[in-house]
Amino acid sequence: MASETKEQILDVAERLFAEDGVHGVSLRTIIAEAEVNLAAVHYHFGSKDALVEAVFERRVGPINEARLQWLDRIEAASDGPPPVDEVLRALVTPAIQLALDPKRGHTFMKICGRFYTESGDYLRPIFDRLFSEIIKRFVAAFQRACPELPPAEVLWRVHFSVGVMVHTLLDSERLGRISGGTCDTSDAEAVVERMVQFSAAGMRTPVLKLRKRRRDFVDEPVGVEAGGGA
Amino acid sequence: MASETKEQILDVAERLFAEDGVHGVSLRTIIAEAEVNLAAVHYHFGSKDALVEAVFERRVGPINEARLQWLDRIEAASDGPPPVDEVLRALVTPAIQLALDPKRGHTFMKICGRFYTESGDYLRPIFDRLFSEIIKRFVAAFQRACPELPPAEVLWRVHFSVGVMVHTLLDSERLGRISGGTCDTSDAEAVVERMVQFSAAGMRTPVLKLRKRRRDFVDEPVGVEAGGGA
DNA sequence: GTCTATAATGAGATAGAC
DNA sequence: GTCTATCTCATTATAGAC
Repeated sequence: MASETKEQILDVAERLFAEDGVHGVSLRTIIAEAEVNLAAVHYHFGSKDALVEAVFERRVGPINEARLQWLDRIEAASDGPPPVDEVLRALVTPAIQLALDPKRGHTFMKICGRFYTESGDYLRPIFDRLFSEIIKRFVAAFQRACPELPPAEVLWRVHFSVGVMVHTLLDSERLGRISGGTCDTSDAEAVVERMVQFSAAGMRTPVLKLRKRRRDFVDEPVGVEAGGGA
Repeated sequence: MASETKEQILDVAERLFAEDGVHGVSLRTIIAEAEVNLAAVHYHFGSKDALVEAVFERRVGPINEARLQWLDRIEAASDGPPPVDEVLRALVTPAIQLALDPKRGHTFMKICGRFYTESGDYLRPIFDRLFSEIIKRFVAAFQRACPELPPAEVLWRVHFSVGVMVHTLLDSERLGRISGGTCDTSDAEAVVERMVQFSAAGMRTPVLKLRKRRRDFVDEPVGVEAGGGA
């Protein structure tokens, strides 16, 4: 089904998109590294947009399927509401899991993060198609896992947890750099556990009343003129 | 110091970069909306890259200054190590604060998030210049605020907290959409408090031993072939 | 400082031979 | 399915008049 060159294009495109973003990579850069012809891209995919979609869908499709299966397993295994850390694992692990494969390295991590952060523009319809089911299912699961929280609060915290995940997918190599190597970003399972413990603690924390409006908050808003110019 | 057209260019460029990313916006789109001449961009900034840098620096400079001042205040106010939630507020609030200004709306939020997530490529040197001081100071503050944690663990959790912040900056409007309006993303102070409470709980949670390697983790890695094709 | 005009390049897409 | 050659268009950047 999948021709040699088609896979080659997908592999190279994925890697380059991960590095520089979708807009930052031209088809010509891709074909040069993939050592295929420019026309082959249009033959196999039709357009650059369709290639982008194919690149994302190749990864996100299986990952989201695995997430749903994992969630099914959790919900089948427990009578009452599932533990929040288990729901988090179902969400996070399939995405991190691929990184265990040393051949693929961190590439797919970054492409997932890119996909998420760049989906504001023309990628949004694709995103909605690929993720609407996931969002619905997991939001419901988190609502059940956190019955003591108001629904809107759960949404906020899921949002934060997704932020933890996306940022880790997208930008862990910066952490490796900053830490001078003391943070091991290559052990995906350990990464998952750290993320899950962090986010689970956030999900479980009781809702605190907002403090009265702080003086220092509105005191002196940051202005354009405050800093050094260009 | 700042001419009319120069400011106009910066304002429009910021808004468009926030929407579609740096690579997704051309100078022509900018000058069309800003109603200025193309040559004006090169006259005032020299190149598109320099414009990008100017756009980011105009916001990030003052924000990072405010962060450092806030951190100074906290550290001066407490004898021992500063409370971790206070350090988080110092990090998060100046970035969210600008969004209180109804005129600027959420634009600057997104530009900050864009800057962070897109800094993998040619923006990295700019990023390093603007953020190295911030990173150093805040990492040290968090280390002091969490003396019971190993230094590497603190770095991981700071990384996660930054993920919460960046994702909230970049993508809160998606939350508004998904929640059907029940999550109010316009009250910046409330947003900050939610973020701080979530991240502070994550920062404070004790380090758990990693569980023995889970069967379901390595059982069946997600493959390329598992999902539907393009 | 601002503008017109244009240079120089690179982009995505396509036609048509093989 | 693959390739060469080319089209068409948009891009950044610059030269030079005002």
